[in-house]
Amino acid sequence: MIRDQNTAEKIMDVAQYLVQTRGYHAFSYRDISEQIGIKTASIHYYYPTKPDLAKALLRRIRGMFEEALEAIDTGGGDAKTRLRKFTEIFLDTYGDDGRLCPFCMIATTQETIPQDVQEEVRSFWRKGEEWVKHVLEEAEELEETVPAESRELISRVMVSSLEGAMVVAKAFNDRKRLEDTADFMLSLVEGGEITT
Amino acid sequence: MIRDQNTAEKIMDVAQYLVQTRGYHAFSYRDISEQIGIKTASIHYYYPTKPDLAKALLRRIRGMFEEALEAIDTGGGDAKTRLRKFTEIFLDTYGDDGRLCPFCMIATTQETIPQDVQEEVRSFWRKGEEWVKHVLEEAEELEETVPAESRELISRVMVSSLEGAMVVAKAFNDRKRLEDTADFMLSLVEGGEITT
DNA sequence: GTCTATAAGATGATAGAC
DNA sequence: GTCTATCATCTTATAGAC
Repeated sequence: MIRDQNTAEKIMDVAQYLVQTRGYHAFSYRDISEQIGIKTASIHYYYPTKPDLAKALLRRIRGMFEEALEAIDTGGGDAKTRLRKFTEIFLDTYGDDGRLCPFCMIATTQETIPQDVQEEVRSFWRKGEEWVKHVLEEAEELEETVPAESRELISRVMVSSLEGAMVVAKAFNDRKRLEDTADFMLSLVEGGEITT
Repeated sequence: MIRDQNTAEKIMDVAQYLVQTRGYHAFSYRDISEQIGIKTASIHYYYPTKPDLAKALLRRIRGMFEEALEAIDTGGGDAKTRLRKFTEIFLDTYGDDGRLCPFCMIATTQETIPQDVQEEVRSFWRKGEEWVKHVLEEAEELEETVPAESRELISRVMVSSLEGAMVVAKAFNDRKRLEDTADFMLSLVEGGEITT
């Protein structure tokens, strides 16, 4: 993890943390400037407007997300293992200090931000859902437990339930709630029987 | 639905809509004042501070929520029917215009608001989870499909997955995503087999 | 109860010097 | 690239008249 190479990335790191813990409208350029020791004008040099900053932020995270998914694919393993690694991305995001999903944070306030930023959110979730669906499709061992008609729905529920679980876990300051939800969703695919 | 009787309620109605569609930090006393034709000072007369307004808002909704649960209990019906009505509370909240859950909205930005407001959020979710768990416990017909050890977990997943589904549905402007998630969660209890 | 007036501070953003 | 200086606006909130 090499970080803080340049100012632009420092800004994004701090902004990302603030988005995840406070939300888009609950942090300011001033908050960022104080934390990294520069003036707000300097932040505007890199990110002229706040939506610019948000968009760059989401793009970066989405890129890291897609890299993580590729790494899972490259790493091999059965569907069970790969899906577990998928849920671990959300657990890692949550971390020890209850960082929520940046896309979820932006989505809750989407009516207040430009279209292109909203599109970043949809792209993220589309990618996650598609990836899960493909894993379900490719896994021969799941043919009986997860019927073809249910795969898209399951992939959607898996993603959105993780998002919801993060928010609730945060409210209760209880990471285990997120872990339990992840385990439950995995159990549906692994051992359970989907009849819908 | 008799509404807008007094100013205090008018304020809460507008504030609730704004919280649900924009988020706590993305609306101001000014927004409210413009929509109902009074000055911001008048709002402060009823709700001295913004957290006061948020707390009153959440208390009211939580009260309505608990009344809705009681109405379901009074109405009778089997577990399947009652749980379906439970999910319909979330669907009704979402409505036609993508209103998110006020508690979810506050939870995402909880680090920026006072403890007593945060507690309102937890109380809401605790109540919902407890209610679902009791329905699962009381339903003899579910004894085999939902083992006792899974009931608490299922009730938690049911609530948090609905919360997450609302956010994602909003991002895609697709109410059906929420409906599908509700159906899926119900199918787990109704016909599926929980093995966790 | 609702208003006017006002305060003190924060906000995103820009111009221009260095 | 980073700074100082400044802007116009918005924000929550209060005091006091009506």
